Amino acid sequence: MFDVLTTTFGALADPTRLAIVGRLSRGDATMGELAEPHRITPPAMTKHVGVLVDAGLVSRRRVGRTVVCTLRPEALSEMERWLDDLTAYWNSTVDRLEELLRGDHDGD
Amino acid sequence: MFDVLTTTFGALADPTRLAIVGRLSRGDATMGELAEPHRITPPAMTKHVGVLVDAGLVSRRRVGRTVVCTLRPEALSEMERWLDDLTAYWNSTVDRLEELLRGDHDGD
DNA sequence: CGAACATTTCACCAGATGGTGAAGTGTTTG
DNA sequence: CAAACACTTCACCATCTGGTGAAATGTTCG
Repeated sequence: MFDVLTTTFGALADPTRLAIVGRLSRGDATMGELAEPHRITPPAMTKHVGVLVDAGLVSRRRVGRTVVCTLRPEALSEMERWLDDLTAYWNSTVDRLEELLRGDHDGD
Repeated sequence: MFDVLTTTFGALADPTRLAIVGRLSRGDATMGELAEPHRITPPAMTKHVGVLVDAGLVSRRRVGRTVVCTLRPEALSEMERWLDDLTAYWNSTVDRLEELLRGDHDGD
């Protein structure tokens, strides 16, 4: 039921991958460029980007002998919708509570 | 640097915990009430809620012989800010691209 | 073609995570 | 006080995860 959502959250639950997404939001980058700011070996970077690709957050394409990564922020829409639903419910509850307090408050 | 963010994402990267948060957004609940819809033992539920508490998403308090959990959606604000920043950058990039295409397109 | 380069695949390891049953803690209640 | 209840803590296990070095793959270039 929450499958796609947990995959997205899982993909973002790592500082290296969060940094990758941040970097890609400023423009495409090759594996090498993505790895450069992190003390990490090529295989580790391949794995991290693989997780992001599996989550639908990033796409990869070969360009010459490099591999260029692109952000696909559409994959975040499910997450945004979930957040909106959650906070919507929350806000309506807060409103209801305030109403209640106006009508019947007995200090703290 | 992304410490709080990765903790939040990590806490939400599990279907059981996502369901707990969903349930709590509709109102407080005891451990037993939270466990009821999931085929899960009490110790497992204690662990899951512990993860959410550590991430600041939930607070726990003893009430009689039960433990009542409350959602603390303020803990999601960092995440919302990150999402907004990301999509803001993305949207501005899309705008710039569209401008570029208007001025200098050479088909595909 | 062969060397250099960019990345991936493979085999492996240490530690985190999600789960369990059994025993312990704190709280009503007969 | 003892039994029942609602959880938590503990010890443990299987699996997942992030990391590595070594070897393989695909691509450009002399």
